[in-house]
Amino acid sequence: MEFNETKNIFLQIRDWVADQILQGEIVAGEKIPSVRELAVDMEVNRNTVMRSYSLMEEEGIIENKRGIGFFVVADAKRNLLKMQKQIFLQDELPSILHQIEVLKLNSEDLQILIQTIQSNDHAN
Amino acid sequence: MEFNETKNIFLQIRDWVADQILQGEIVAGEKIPSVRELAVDMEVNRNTVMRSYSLMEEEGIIENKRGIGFFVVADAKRNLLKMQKQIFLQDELPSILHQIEVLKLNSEDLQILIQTIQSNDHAN
DNA sequence: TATACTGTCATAGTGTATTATGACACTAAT
DNA sequence: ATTAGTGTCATAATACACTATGACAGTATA
Repeated sequence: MEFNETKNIFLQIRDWVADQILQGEIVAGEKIPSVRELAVDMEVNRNTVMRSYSLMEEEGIIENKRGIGFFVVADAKRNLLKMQKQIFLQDELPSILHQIEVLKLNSEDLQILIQTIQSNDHAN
Repeated sequence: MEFNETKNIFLQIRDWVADQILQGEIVAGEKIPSVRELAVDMEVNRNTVMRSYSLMEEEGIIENKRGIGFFVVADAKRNLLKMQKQIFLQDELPSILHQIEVLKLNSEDLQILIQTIQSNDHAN
């Protein structure tokens, strides 16, 4: 996997798994890749994946079954949506707004952004 | 100063100075705070500020006068605008779009964002 | 029972951001 | 000439993310 240099790897792995859940590619109750398997896939150390999974376990989106592996919690998707939404609106959005103001980005520059938002208006 | 835990301090200091220039609070030709002074102000080590300034010197937005200090380059603002715009549109926007899609954020959730963009349409 | 999976823990090593200090050369002002 | 302010370089220490391995207990399956 291609990792961003500015963000910790174990956080990016968490984000990747969270994305899989939000996009419905991993369903509630389903088993996620084993620590060792994902480590090989992502060319990363076991301990790093372990750290991501431990974090997600604390967040209550996956749970462990001894000797078997990690599984997606029942309402993981709903909880994730709520968590991520709040993080985005409270922590990330202010910085985005600030940049748009300072760089004087207009509707033309951000055409795609506006389109993306509007396409969510008509999607239930 | 309050630093974000997820981003390197020397990069946040660079961003802060760049912001001052973009907002016109530091003008071309003007002297910026000395390495030692800013270090005390921000409660950070000299070397960390030095690293930020070295980076900005490489980026061509400030220049050094021996024994005196660092000064804002003539067309620093124009260059910064171009640089930051490109970074935002190419590196940050894709991730923002992805989150909006996954979290299904609509015009209501992002009301402030749309207003901010539109207020830039009428500003020359 | 043996084998091959699971997660987990412990230990050690590497790289890098940050801090803490000291020393030096250059410039401006008294 | 002295003093105080600039940047700059070198060194050492700390903290932490990541890697590399080995070992162990629980589980499933042949």
